[in-house]
Amino acid sequence: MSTDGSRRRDVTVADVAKAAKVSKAQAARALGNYGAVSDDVRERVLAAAEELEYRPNELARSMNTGRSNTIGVVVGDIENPHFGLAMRGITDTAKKSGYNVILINTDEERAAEVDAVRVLLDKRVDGLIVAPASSVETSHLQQVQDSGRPLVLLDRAAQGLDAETFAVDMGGISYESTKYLIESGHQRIAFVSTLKTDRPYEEGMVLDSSQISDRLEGIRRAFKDEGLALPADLVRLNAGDSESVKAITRGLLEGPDPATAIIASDGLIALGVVEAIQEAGLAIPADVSFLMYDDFAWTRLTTPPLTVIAQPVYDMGIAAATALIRRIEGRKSAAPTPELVARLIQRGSVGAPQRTAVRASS
Amino acid sequence: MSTDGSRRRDVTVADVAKAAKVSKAQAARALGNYGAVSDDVRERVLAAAEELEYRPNELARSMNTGRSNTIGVVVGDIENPHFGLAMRGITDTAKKSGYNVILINTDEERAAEVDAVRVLLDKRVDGLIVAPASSVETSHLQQVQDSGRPLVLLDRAAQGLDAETFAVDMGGISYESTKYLIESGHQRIAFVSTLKTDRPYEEGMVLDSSQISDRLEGIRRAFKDEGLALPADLVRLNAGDSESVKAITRGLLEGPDPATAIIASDGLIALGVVEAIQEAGLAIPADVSFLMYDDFAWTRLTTPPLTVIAQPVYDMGIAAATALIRRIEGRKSAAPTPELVARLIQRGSVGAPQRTAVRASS
DNA sequence: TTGAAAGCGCTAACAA
DNA sequence: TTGTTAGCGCTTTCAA
Repeated sequence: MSTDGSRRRDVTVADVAKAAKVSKAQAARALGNYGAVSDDVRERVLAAAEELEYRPNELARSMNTGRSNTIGVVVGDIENPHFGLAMRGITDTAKKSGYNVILINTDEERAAEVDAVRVLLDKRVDGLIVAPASSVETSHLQQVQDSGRPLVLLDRAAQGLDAETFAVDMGGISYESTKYLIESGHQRIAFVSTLKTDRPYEEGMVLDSSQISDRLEGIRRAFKDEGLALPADLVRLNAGDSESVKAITRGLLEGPDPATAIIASDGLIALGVVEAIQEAGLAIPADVSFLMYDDFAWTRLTTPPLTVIAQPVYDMGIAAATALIRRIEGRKSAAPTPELVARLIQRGSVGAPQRTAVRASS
Repeated sequence: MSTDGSRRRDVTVADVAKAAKVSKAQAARALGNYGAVSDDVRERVLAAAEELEYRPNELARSMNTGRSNTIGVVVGDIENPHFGLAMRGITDTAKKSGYNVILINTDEERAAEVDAVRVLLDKRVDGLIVAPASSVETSHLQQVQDSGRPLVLLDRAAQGLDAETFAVDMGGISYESTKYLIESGHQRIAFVSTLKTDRPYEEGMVLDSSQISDRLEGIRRAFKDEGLALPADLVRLNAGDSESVKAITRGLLEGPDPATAIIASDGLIALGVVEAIQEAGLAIPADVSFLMYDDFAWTRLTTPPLTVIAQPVYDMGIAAATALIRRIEGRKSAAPTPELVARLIQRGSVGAPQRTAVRASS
């Protein structure tokens, strides 16, 4: 009934207590649903609360319980549907257990991530889920662990941290899919990723991302099985916006010994690569084969539909949130962590190369 | 240096004050950067804080400042790249002004939205951005206004609320694009949307979503300009998952007087519609024309590339967050709100219908 | 510029 | 089952 526009002082337990003619403590107990309260008191308090439109101040509550019922999530790019889906898994799970989610986007910048983690800790979140921008520089994550607050990793691993990590086995699926490409007759297989490095890729280079390291390792193993070496000249990192991806793709397709197959490291890369291929007037898979990570719905719409590596991203989100909440609440692992396996889905974008690949001399 | 794994008691201003040999108040002032503090004291306090690895408790801070530096965002589906992009705009803007974002997903359920809003209010967020699931039932949003906390609407309007709304003029762009379809020779134009209703669409029906109402109104106007009526039998609401969209699409394409053009209300719908068209062995635009809302990158990859209605979603996010923060900080409108206009991008999915549309008799 | 002390709105001993 | 009384960690009077 009190629709007086102005920002009136919030009504507190004290107000409710007075209205219900009970002590503050009793009112708080009835309102907070704890302790012992007689039916009579409970009723009066609840009625008064309703009447006064009382709303608990969760900040105050958190202050003395030490629990905020909030978890922090730090990802590189929420605009990327990959994380969008994972986020959905996280929020769905969190909501079920009564948790809220504070989301921070880092743009894959480590500095932003360090900041994000600090802010969330200061806000006293009950736990953190982070998709680390770097798998190597992890001191800020170490600090989270030191603070005693539960931490769980999503999508990527981090060195020297014994945090639970929810990601698929990239090495395995990468090996499998490269094998498939090789068996289809390819040897000039390119790999394009956004991973930022200070210099072009070369054999044996230490990478900042466990994901990419593992994938390259898988590719390398597949080649090795055939007695071949990974074509390092076709590994292209530092792909940024759409234009740079397209430029890289054009570069891959030109020259005396072009790539006959391209693996796109994520959906954004894929968009640029496919567009560049189309713009170059080349056909998939007749002129060049294509394989990408993440099974987005649109990959079935192109002509031909694209062969993809499906990752259970939504499930990863669920698993990460479930594990985190379990740790927060101090429960033991109930169900064993579900397997998070990636699958190669063969559609139409991989075929035999037109001309047999020439063994590169260098 | 204190890397003792266990969750040690947090260090507080009191601890820092003691270490720096000053009063709690002075320590707090130095740490919180307010009030008057001598250089000497500031130095000692900061040094002590560093030494003890002091971190402020933002909850406590928020408690007595009444500001949490947090804004709440309520959307229907974060998995949808439409909202993913808007979210990006919001978080980017929030971060610049020192705000964090609590995200709640409602799955487009009003009950969940009511809940979400309440939770955020209880958590004492400084302001709210919501994309209302319903443009009609808005009492919970009215309550936000009553509470005095700033509220801004995203993507959709809400009746009887004088909250600033950041959305494109759907009526205009819908009119324009329908006009384009009609001029291309279409009269059997279908419209497919997820909007949930309790019965099939019929002329004059009151819809829960301002977006959809406005779009249908635009379509209706375009038809009226030609002295024609909107083909109400081709307006299909309640499209849910991919399968239901495909079933609806098949229905649209069958029968004696099938649709010759289909407008997909969002990206998810579009995926199902296009897939169903392809599965039916029909060609776009030879057999059926296609138009969709949102210019996702993948729409350029299909054959033919799809004609779309581009919405400045990222900018909408920025504008909403900017306006909200302005209101929170009580500043006057600095720059006038930028225009948020949608554009029709003609690509290859609209053409002339094969056979002239027969005027439907019923 | 400083410090003592009083809150913010709640929960949590402790007695009664 | 109730009420009283301390806090939680910070900000904010108010005097000094």
